[in-house]
Formats: sequence, structure tokens, C-alpha cells
Amino acid sequence: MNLPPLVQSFVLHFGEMGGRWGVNRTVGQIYALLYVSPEPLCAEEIAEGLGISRSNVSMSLRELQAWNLVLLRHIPDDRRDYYTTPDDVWLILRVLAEERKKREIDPTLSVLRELLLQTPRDDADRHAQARLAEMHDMIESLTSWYDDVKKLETERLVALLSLGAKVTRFLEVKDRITRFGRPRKEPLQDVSKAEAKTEEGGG
Amino acid sequence: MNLPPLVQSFVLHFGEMGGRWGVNRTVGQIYALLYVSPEPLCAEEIAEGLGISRSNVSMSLRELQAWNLVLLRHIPDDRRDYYTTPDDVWLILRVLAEERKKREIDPTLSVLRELLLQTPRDDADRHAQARLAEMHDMIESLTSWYDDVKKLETERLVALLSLGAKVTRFLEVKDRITRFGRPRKEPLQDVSKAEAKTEEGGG
DNA sequence: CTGAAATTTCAGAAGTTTCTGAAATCACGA
DNA sequence: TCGTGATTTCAGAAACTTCTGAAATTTCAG
Repeated sequence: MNLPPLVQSFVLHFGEMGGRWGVNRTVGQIYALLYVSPEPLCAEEIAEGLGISRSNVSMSLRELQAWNLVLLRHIPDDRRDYYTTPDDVWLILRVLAEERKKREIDPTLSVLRELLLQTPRDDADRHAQARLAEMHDMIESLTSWYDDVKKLETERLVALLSLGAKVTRFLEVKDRITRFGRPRKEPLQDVSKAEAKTEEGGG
Repeated sequence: MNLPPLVQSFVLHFGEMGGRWGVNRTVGQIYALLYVSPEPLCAEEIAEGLGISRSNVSMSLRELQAWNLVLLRHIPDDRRDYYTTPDDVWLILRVLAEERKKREIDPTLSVLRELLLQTPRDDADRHAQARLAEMHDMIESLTSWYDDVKKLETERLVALLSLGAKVTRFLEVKDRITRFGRPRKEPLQDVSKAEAKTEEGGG
């Protein structure tokens, strides 16, 4: 490996983490290298920089493309493909979230739906389905929140994040107002329409 | 494998997904089995149900314990260990989020910090550090949002989720108000003081 | 068309992870 | 103390993934 020390440390770290993120070491390294590189790189340069075989680079770039994590660039009068990453980190985050959802969540959600449609044969089945339903409903809450939030422009998304849990003060205020009209426990579903419930103490 | 068909489908699916979630097939299967099982199970029963070796069960349970995803139970006059999962799915989600953060995010954040402290040797280093800083800052926004949100009681967390992106109406109002006094784009930090105003335009 | 450069594919070598059965260890009652 | 049964450990077998170099394919200028 033939890179400036700072870049090298970053690249090696991403390589090690690759495994935990669902890609292999080389894919992680290539991504890291492209991410910090000031210019797009061609396959040969990547192979050279990381000290790995040209064919390994080719396969790993394919995988990065399957993840939508790299961009192709061309340079006039040079027919090689040059690769780079999007430079907006928030865009990168969106792509990553989308891809991970597609791989890690969606298949499970669809299996859960399928199994919940089956007619239970006995009490064991009924119990199992009740558990699957709990999991299904939680995942639905999460993905519908996600679908909603991903539509936000980045600026707003950042604002929303920095607001953090302060948002709940909003809910508390709503609560207090709402309780005058409607005395007691309601299903918590559509809080936005003003029918939250219970829970005093809020500071 | 010797399980009711519905449970078996669920278990097999979790086994397949295991790889994508950073655990191996057996770990995924055991987790799924414990999750749907109405009673805690002992190692022998798990091995029997899944048709795998006793030692494999032992090692996989260890891993699930390292992830804090299983609970130990004891039955009077029986010295075997019985295992189960927490039954609140939201608690499971919290544990999972925490563990994944610990494994997938924290190490990277600390490497980024370390590399950002180094004195750059040239322009290439300066450019690389600028990129690392962008990544670092984004991850910090995310983790500080997460740290904030994870303190919420589940009931409030669910309410927050179902609110989704509607929360940004709150931000819009704040924007408008703020702009009277202060002509331009401000960091959107302390919105919490503008509370009660929001949300009349709902629907 | 031909040929040179870039890229991809692929069989199998190298490396890694997962799984097992056998042996070691532990926990407890008699 | 010992014996019984539960549990863990561990060396190596089996399965799987990653990586390479060689060969095949693509691309494009002349």
C-alpha cells in the first residue's frame, strides 16, 4: 500500500469496518480511498494505491456500484473510467440508509406479512403470529417515519436532528391542551391530529 | 429441523438474514426461535428444534448474550439455563440500536477524531482532513440526536415516530417568526422556546 | 477490418468462518 | 468425597468468501 499516512490510516480502518457494515475489506478500502481523494481515480490507480490486484478492484467497484455509492466520471481523451463518491455526506447517508433498508429490513417485512396472512393451525401458531405482528408493527412505524423524513431537504433534516428530543415538548404542550376536551386514554396513533393522552409531569 | 411450519419459516428467514445483520445463521435462527417461543427454552431444546449441535448452540447463545439480546431464566428444581428474549419489541430495538452503534459507529468516530488531531503535512492531507471533518460532523449530529431520543420513554418515542416529518411544520413556523427580528439564515438551534405557536394550519 | 488498451470474467488458491464431536470443566445432590 | 448431568472449550473438518493471474471480452482509434 502506497498512500500518505493519514489517508492510509483512514483506508485501513474502513477496510476493517467493512466486514461489520456488510461489505468486504477491499470494498471498504476502495470506498474510503475514493472518499478522501481530491480527484476521481481510475481502477489502475486504486489497485496501485491499495496494493491489490486489478481484478479485485474491478469486482469491488461493481459491488460499490450495486450499493449506489460511487459515481462514474470521464476525462476528455481518456477512455478509462474514473470513480468518485458523491461529495455531500448527507446524500451519502441517504443512499446508505436506503440500501441498508432494502437489504436488511424490506425482506423481513415481506416475510412477516406473508406469515401473518397464514391461517394459524393451533395455539402455538396463534402465539407466534401475535409475536410476529408486534415485530411487524414496530418495523412499519419505523419505516413509515423513515419514508416521511427522507423526503426532507437536507437543511431541514439537519435542523430536525439538532432539535433532537426537544420535539417532545411539542407533544407535551399538545397533550396538555388536548386533555381539556378529551379526558382519558386514547390510542396513540394519530397524535398529529391532537388526540394524544395521559402523562402529566412534563417540565 | 423439527418445528411447526410457521415458526420454521420465520426461523429460516432470520437465519438467512443473520449474515446481513452482522451475526451468523445459527445466531439468527436461535434468536428467532426464542422470540416466537411462548416459553423460555433450554440449550438442548434449541439444538433439538433447530437440528444443530449442542456446542454450536452454546457458542451462539454466548454471542447473543454479548449482544444483550437474550435473557436468562431459571425454573425451580431444574438446574438448566433457560433462555428467552425481552418481550417488548421496542426494548429489543433499543438494545439493537445501541449494540450496532457500539460496533459500527463508535470505532469510526474515534478514528476520525484521532486523525483530525494530526497535523497535516501537505495539501493532500489538508484536503483529506476536510473530508474526514465532514464525515465526523455528520456522525456527531446523528449520534447526538440518537443519544437524545433514546432517553424518551417508549410511549413518547412512538408518538414522535408517528409524527414523522410533520415536525418540520414546527420548524417552518419558527423560521418565519425568527426572520422578523433577524434578517437571515440562522443556525436553527434553540427552537424549543417557540413552542405553542405551531400547528394551527394542521391538515 | 486490426491491434492496443481497458475492463471483466472465472477457476482455483488462499484465507476465514462456522460447525461438530470429543474432552474438559462446572454445579450440585447424595 | 463422588457421580451425574449440564455446559463450555477446542482442534480440526466442512463450508464459504475473498483474492489472484490468466484468459476472454469490450472499446475505440487508425
